[in-house]
Amino acid sequence: MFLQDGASSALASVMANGSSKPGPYICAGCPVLCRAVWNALSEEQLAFMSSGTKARDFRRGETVYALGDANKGVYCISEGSLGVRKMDAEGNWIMLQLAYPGQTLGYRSFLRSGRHRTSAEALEPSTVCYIKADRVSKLLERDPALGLQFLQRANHELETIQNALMQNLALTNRQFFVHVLMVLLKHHGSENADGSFSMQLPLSRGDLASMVGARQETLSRIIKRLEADGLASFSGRQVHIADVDALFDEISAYFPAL
Amino acid sequence: MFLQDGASSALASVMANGSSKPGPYICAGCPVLCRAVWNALSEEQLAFMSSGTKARDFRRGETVYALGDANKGVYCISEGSLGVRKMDAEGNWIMLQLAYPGQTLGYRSFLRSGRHRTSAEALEPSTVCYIKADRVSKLLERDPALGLQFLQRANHELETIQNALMQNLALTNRQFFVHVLMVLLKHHGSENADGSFSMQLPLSRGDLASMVGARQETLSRIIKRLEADGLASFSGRQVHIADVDALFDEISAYFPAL
DNA sequence: CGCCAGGTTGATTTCGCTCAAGCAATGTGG
DNA sequence: CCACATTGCTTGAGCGAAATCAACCTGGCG
Repeated sequence: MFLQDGASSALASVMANGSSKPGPYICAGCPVLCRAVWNALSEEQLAFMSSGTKARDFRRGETVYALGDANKGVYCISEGSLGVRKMDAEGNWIMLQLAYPGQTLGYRSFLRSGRHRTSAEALEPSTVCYIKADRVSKLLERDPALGLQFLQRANHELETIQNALMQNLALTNRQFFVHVLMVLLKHHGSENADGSFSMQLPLSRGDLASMVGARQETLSRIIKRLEADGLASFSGRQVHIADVDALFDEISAYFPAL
Repeated sequence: MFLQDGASSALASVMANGSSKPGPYICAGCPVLCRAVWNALSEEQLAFMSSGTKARDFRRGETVYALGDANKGVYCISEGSLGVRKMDAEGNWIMLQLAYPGQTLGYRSFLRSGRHRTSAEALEPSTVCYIKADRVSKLLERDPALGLQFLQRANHELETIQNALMQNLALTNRQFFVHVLMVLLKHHGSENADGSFSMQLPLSRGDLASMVGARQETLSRIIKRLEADGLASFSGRQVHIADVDALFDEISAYFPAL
């Protein structure tokens, strides 16, 4: 699986989420624009884009786009979080990627002008803007800067994935799962008064297992061992981590700096 | 490891290499241009590019660029083949990618305007053109089409890697190695009169092992078992494959169509 | 001749998968 | 309200693939 974040540091990078209420923005004035690939656009370009864009709310578990659908545009996340899945050779659904506000999804099949090879669904109540393909095409044709932005974004993903692949070869499932936990903590966790962290997992055990590239049973055992080692406690989807640093020590050798 | 080719079919895709003698081309008139990302450029643009481009021959094993070097341009392969390596967390060199004429390397660190995070070396006597960064920058700024080409190329690599990652989870080392063999056969192998194939491996056992994501000992055992099963015979770097289809059967379930 | 890099082989252990079975929470229909 | 599935997760036993550690070839080379 591919986490968009680099390696997560222990405490430093684990920040409580800001609580930003969304307005009825479309592109121009969108509060997540600064984080998005579109922030190179001019006012006019944004206006042009807005005219082909619709925002929509999704309930938890609802599908944003499905494998096999023809691509007719790209999706920019405004609020919430999405999970991107792919089907493997045996027909299992693999959770590939988690996506957060500011990220644009579906541009891969857009570039290929083909069908979606992944599915995306809301992990929590989310707002997603849908930008029609013809707008994106025109913008890309006219503005080299936007293409460069996309290019750099794709490039970044490429490196992320390449790292993920190399780590997959080197890390044990347990280490990989700890990494996944750290990244989830960054987005979905909150710090308690005593310095410990709590989190409501946005994913089922099965999905977590698929992210680690392990079977559900194996993940269950990994969780049991983590609890036995006093590193975390799990109760359903509720996680409590007393000492984030201790957990991070498990993988610090592989994520030195960040 | 990431093979740029899709899954290799058995006989169909295994073609003898044409024996093209290279002239003193620079960009305009370059015989591999059609395969390269640059083929969208106009005559003038090519001329502009040529003026900042130098071709250079490399001996086998010679380094084209090294990890940690500052990026000052990109490399377009004219003849031969390169291997791209990366260092993993333990300091081992992992062979990540094989590159062939028409491919452009080093554009990742170019886009990031940073240092190379990989090294590239010639696997055989090779000719590589070096295109200065300022030329590429100017071309990208002026021509959205070139950016799109790069984008599509990056996109393709992204999907290749993502597939490789997913396969890595599902395939055994043996199956993965068979896949590597098929791809190598496509570029470095030749068909004999009796329909069997021969190939001189461009890589050491250690490099092959790292491509599969296995230890050298494991690869050695895999090779022994392939020989015991009558699927291939290895003698040093010389490989003989009597029945390519039989070998392909090992992995056909995972590479159905192509 | 000794040395060394590249490669092979053997013994042992670890890890994670498969195949079951079991369990708790949640529906669902009568 | 009960009998019965269904879903999500956990636990156990056995097994196979590959890692690890270690010894040992083998050909080239000073």
